[in-house]
Amino acid sequence: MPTLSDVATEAGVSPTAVSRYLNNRIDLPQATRDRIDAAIAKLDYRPNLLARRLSTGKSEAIALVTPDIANPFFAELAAAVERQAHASGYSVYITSTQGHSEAEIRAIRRMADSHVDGLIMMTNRVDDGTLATLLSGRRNVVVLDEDIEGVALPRVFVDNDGGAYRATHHLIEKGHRDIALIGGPHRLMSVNERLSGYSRAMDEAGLSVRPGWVLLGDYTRDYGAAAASVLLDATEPPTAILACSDYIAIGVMQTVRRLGLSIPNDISLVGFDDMAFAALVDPPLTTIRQPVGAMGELAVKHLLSLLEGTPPPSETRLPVELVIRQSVAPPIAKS
Amino acid sequence: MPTLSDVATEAGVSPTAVSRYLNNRIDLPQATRDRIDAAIAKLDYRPNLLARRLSTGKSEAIALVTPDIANPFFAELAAAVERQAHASGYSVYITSTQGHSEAEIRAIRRMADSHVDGLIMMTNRVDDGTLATLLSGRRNVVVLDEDIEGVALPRVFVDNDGGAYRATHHLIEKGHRDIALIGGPHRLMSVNERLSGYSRAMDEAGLSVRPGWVLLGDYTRDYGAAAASVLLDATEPPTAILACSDYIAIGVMQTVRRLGLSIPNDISLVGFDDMAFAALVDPPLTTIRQPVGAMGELAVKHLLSLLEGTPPPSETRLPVELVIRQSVAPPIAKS
DNA sequence: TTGGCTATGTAAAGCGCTTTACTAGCGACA
DNA sequence: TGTCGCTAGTAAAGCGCTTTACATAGCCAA
Repeated sequence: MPTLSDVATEAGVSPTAVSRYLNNRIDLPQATRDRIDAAIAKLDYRPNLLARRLSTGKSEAIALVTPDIANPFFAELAAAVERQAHASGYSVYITSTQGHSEAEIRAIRRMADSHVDGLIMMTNRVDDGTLATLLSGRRNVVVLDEDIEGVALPRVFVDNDGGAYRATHHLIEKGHRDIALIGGPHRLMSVNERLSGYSRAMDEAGLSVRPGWVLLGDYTRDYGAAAASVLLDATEPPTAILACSDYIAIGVMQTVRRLGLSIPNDISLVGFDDMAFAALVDPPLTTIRQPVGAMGELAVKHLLSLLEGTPPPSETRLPVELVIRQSVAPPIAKS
Repeated sequence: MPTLSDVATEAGVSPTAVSRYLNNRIDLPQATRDRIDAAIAKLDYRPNLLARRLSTGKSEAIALVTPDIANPFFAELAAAVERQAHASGYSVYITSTQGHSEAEIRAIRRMADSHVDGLIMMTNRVDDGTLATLLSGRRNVVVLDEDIEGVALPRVFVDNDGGAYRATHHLIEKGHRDIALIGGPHRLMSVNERLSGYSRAMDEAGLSVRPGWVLLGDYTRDYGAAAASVLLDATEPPTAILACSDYIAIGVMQTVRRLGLSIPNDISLVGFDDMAFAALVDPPLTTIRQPVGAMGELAVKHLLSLLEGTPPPSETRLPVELVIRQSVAPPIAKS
């Protein structure tokens, strides 16, 4: 690999001149510029980014920490982040932690080790304080999608409360009064907020939230299936379920099918996320759409302005949208 | 950030000693070791990887170039690669190219610029020779999933031919004789091979492949929908369709529904890939499962042995599997 | 003729680490 | 007593780049 010095020798100037020329830090006469350009072309020189980074301390790259890249929601988010970052001339390194705390820590460490200029952090766990202490005080991190409590970093979230409110309201409008909620992990911000939106809608309609009808566990298909079993095996099952993620909704569908029931005739179902498959399942799922593209874009924009020293808003809430498909119908009249 | 020298000063030894100690290149008496360890702990020292890389030329990291991280197939592959690489102590940097040639080139350049030790390369395009020349001669690249022609690198593929053969055979067994194929881009390796498996199965059964029943375009839902329209609007439509990807199959389903027909009653359908949603659609899709986990693992293993100087097999074919669900039934008897 | 200014560069240090020599001191052995 | 070999290190160069501070030549004005 040719180095800067090789180019300098070839062009008959000093390495300094070449370096400064390449970084637009010097005005050279046309003749010299031509000689340098020719030398670069001849040797097929490309600067060693490692060396440049070591020297400047900047990397023109950001890291994206995601809990599970195989999850379409995070995968789409990652794609959006890449798009936006590239548009701004930054590279993105994606890391997938599988929700393991040590993997998250390792990723943060790597960033701190000046690999990258900044970090977009996503997690799907309730932090026990480890992440918070590791991240506190950093001026180059943006938190996306799910909160890390107790840390003063710019955050980009969606309107979880409003989404759940709208979903619940939609069910109520259709005539449902017996509405259950299946959510993700207890104490996770998105879960709390979706639960509160649900409760608010119920309250406003004068409906009571039955304790046994709020099931909190995991944002997974398996948990959705299990929770639906509990709900539907009861003597007085709900007529509608608000699933706090499309994964959960899929699990619910499985159970409903297993019990020989049908959606939306026997039970109505609303999801959350609008993952790509939501439109493809049977029946197509009515769900709350998260603006994945905008989330990714905004996270990058905020991170970059953070890096430039202009603090972005400390918290941004993106609106969600109710996408009506075919998993909701009026309840069967009670016998 | 504390440096190696800081640690050395603190411990009362030379930087050399600390460096060699940290890299197990020296035997020190317990007392010295303790002093160094204490200094490291006290200063919360962590080595600057950038500097180490610059110095050693090694990075303990590999890159994964994927066409589209938002595609569940590639996302799962990426997850598998990460898992295996981490198990071997390597970091993974994922880049998503969106099928753009320049993005692929940029990614390769970045790797070549000694960012990472090696590269797992995936593409979804037919290379025009650019990638081939860029990659030729490299001893640290493995090609995964789809071929890049004219370049002598270790390759990890699945048995595309066998998969299509088995899918077609399954349809024939069920009584179908009028079987169409909808495939991805013309000239792409996987497409060629799947087409050949299909043709072979048809031949062996004494069935003819009608030219108008082989539609090659894109591995997308839109193309699947469009191709299905062409097929089903004809006066003599096929009774079964082999879709060369699950995305295509989804498109076919859309069209079938739009025409007021039903799967598998009016038309049978087999997909390819077994993406996560294949089991969730209506009806659950019979498809060919690709061993995504094994593909990712093997690619990493081969890359690492390449890096160690032991050349892996030049080409590995992984077996695929027919997953029978509910999108295939015997054809309706012709009137 | 001198002084100063501009144009056109260059020398050298430094980023934080690794690695290849090399050495001081000590005990043992012939 | 000399020297061999071992222990416990160290000095210094180098990875490829950036950057600060300085240098030289030419030219013009006073």
